[in-house]
Amino acid sequence: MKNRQGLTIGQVAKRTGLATSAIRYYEDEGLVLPFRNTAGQRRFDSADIRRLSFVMLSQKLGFTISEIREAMKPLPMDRAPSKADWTRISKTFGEVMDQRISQMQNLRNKLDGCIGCGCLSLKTCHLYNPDDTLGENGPGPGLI
Amino acid sequence: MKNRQGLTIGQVAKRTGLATSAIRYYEDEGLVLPFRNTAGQRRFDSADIRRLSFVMLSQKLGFTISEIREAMKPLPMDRAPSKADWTRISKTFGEVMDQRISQMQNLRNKLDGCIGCGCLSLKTCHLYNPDDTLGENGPGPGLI
DNA sequence: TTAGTTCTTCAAGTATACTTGAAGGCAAGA
DNA sequence: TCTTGCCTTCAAGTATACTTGAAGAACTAA
Repeated sequence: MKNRQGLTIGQVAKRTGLATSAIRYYEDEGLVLPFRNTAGQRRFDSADIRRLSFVMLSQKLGFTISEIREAMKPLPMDRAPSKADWTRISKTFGEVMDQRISQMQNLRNKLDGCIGCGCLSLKTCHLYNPDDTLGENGPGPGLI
Repeated sequence: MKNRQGLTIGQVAKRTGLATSAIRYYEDEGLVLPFRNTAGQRRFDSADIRRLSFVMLSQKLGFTISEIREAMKPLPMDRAPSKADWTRISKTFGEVMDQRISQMQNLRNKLDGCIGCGCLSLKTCHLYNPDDTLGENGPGPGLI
C-alpha cells in the first residue's frame, strides 16, 4: 500500500500533464494548497486535482492567473468544493467568455472594412474606438 | 512651414496614441522603417502610419509581433502599399480570426458541461483534448 | 543498507511587449 | 543666441507565466 495519504507532485504531474514546476508555481500563486506529509513533501487529494484542472482549462480559455485566483476565491480550501460551487464559477467564466467572443467578432467584422479598403484612416475608422479593445493589456504580450 | 519631410516620432505618437517607446520598439522589430533626416532623427510618412495602425489593430486582434511581421512581409518598405496589398493581408488575418473565434466558442460551449457538472474528470472530459488548445503557448502569459 | 529516483527550496533564466532612465544632441520660438 | 522641448541611443526594469539548475533531503525497491 502506497500513497494512501494523497498523490505526490510527480504523480499529479503525470495525471494532469502539468510540469511539476508549474504546479509549484500555482501553489505559490495561491491556486492550490496541497497538504504536506511529515517530512514536508506535498501531497494532493482529488479536490486539489480538480482545482488544477480548472486552472488548466481557464488558461486555455484565456484567463490570467489573477483572474483564476479571483474566480476560485469562493471555493473552500479545506473541504472538497460542491457541485454548486463549481457551477457558479463556471457560469461567471462563461459570461466573460461570451463577452470576449463577441468582442473578437466585432473586431473581426471591422477588419475587412477598415484594413481591406487600404485607407485605414485613424480619424474615421471605428476600429480605433477604445471600447473595442480586448481589455487594458499592461506591458507584456497580448492574447496567444 | 514645418515638417514638409514627414512627421516626427512625437507627432506620430500623438496621432496614433502609441508611446514613442513603442514606436521605436516596433522599428527595432522591423515593423516600420521610418527614414531619417540629415541629423539622424526619425521621420514618418503616411505609409509608415498605416503600418503602425495595422500593428495596433493586429495587437487588438491578438496577434503577436512576429505574426504581424510575418503578415507584413509582402508589403513593400520602399513605396506605399497598394490597396490590393492590404486586402490580401486583411483576408489572411480574417481567416485566422475566424478559426480562433470558433475555437474559443468550442471551449466555451464545453465549459458548462465539464466544469458546471463539478466532476471535471480528466480522463473522460473532452476539454482536455489537445486539439482544443489555443496554440502552443510557450512560456509567458497566455491570451489577454 | 544502499542505490537510484523523487522530493525540497531558492535564485536565476526565458519569452513577449514594452517602459523608464541616463546622457547627450537637435529644433524652434523669443 | 538662448532656452525649452523634443530627439537620439543604450542599458536596465516590469509583468506574466513559467522553466532550469543547484544543493541537499526523503522515499522506495532490491
